[in-house]
Amino acid sequence: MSERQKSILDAAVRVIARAGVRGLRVEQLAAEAGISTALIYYHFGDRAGLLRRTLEHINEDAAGYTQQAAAKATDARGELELLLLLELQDTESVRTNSTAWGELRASAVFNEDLREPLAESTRVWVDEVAEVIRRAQASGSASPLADPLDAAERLTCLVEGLSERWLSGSMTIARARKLLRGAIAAELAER
Amino acid sequence: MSERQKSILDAAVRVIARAGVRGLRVEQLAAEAGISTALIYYHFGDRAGLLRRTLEHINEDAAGYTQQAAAKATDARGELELLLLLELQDTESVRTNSTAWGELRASAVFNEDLREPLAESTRVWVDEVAEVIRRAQASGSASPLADPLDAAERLTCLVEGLSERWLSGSMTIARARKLLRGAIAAELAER
DNA sequence: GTCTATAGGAAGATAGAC
DNA sequence: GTCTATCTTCCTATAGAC
Repeated sequence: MSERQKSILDAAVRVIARAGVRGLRVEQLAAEAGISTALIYYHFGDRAGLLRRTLEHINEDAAGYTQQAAAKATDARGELELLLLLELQDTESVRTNSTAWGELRASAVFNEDLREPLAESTRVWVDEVAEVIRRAQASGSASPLADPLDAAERLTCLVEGLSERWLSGSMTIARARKLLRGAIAAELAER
Repeated sequence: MSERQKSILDAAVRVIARAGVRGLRVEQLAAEAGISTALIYYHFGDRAGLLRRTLEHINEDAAGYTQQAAAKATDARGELELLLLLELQDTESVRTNSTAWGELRASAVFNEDLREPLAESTRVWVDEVAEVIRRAQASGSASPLADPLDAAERLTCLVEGLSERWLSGSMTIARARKLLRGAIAAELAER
């Protein structure tokens, strides 16, 4: 992939975060990237092709940033909190990525093409979280009775739900973070 | 509201469930409702007004159907399960409503106009669930230590997250239901 | 209240020069 | 590879008759 293509995809993520997949206009993207619309068609064929490639691009970004969380944590349980709370921060980059991710998921409901790559990225994320939960169990900071995969799937789903409520203005970011911390405690507690 | 308006709004929910908010074409809606596009503008002013009214319409439907759940349950805890699992069923009407609800939430991220009514409907739903949790606590079928509002907000968020994964093809409905049952148990358990 | 017909404009996509 | 210019299609919205 050329540098030009990368810069177009970066611009596409910004435009999607600002206006949604629904609001992405090829002309607007061209302006954001500082090029002509014709060049976008030259590189990506049509609007659908552009979207597909943009979504792959978002996934690659996301994979990069979960690894940063792992590096900062001191124990497995702390790593779990960091990993999940990472998605609920009011910074430009998190907002941009979460918005784009939410748009991707919402679009997949109506667009067959997006479903498989989305399911795959979801699976990767869930597995990562499950693995951290297993480590927390092994180190004694989490109940060994919980099923790691079930817990991981519930927690990541909850993160998506909280994120959507936050981005759609139904909940503050502080409240979303508080609720998520509570859920992590509940999932890992003895019962 | 006239019968005609109701029938247009019903048709709008169906079209949104099939094609999304972005995919809703006034002409397509007119065909679905068996009328002309002009009549839609006559009744709702413009496309945005139509969307706003459709959102309200979906909320009214949803309110109606939570009351059915209340009627069937034998105790507060059972009522909670019915109330939440109601949203995760593979029937046409649930699918239609959930899809439309997800679309409206996703659209609200970019559309100021939809935010306030959406937040209000969310609040109503969360309060209802919180109230059922309080009753479950009072009857001894749920731990009195859990904060009902926190639990209600987490559970309803989880329902939205699970529903989106299901509708976007990242999870089966059976798995979504299983995970939700587990979450209810976790939220209500002593810890 | 409801229709037919259409204005008017936005957005996707392409032709052809450089 | 990249641009300018433009074609075409599609869609919202309205005018005006009934």
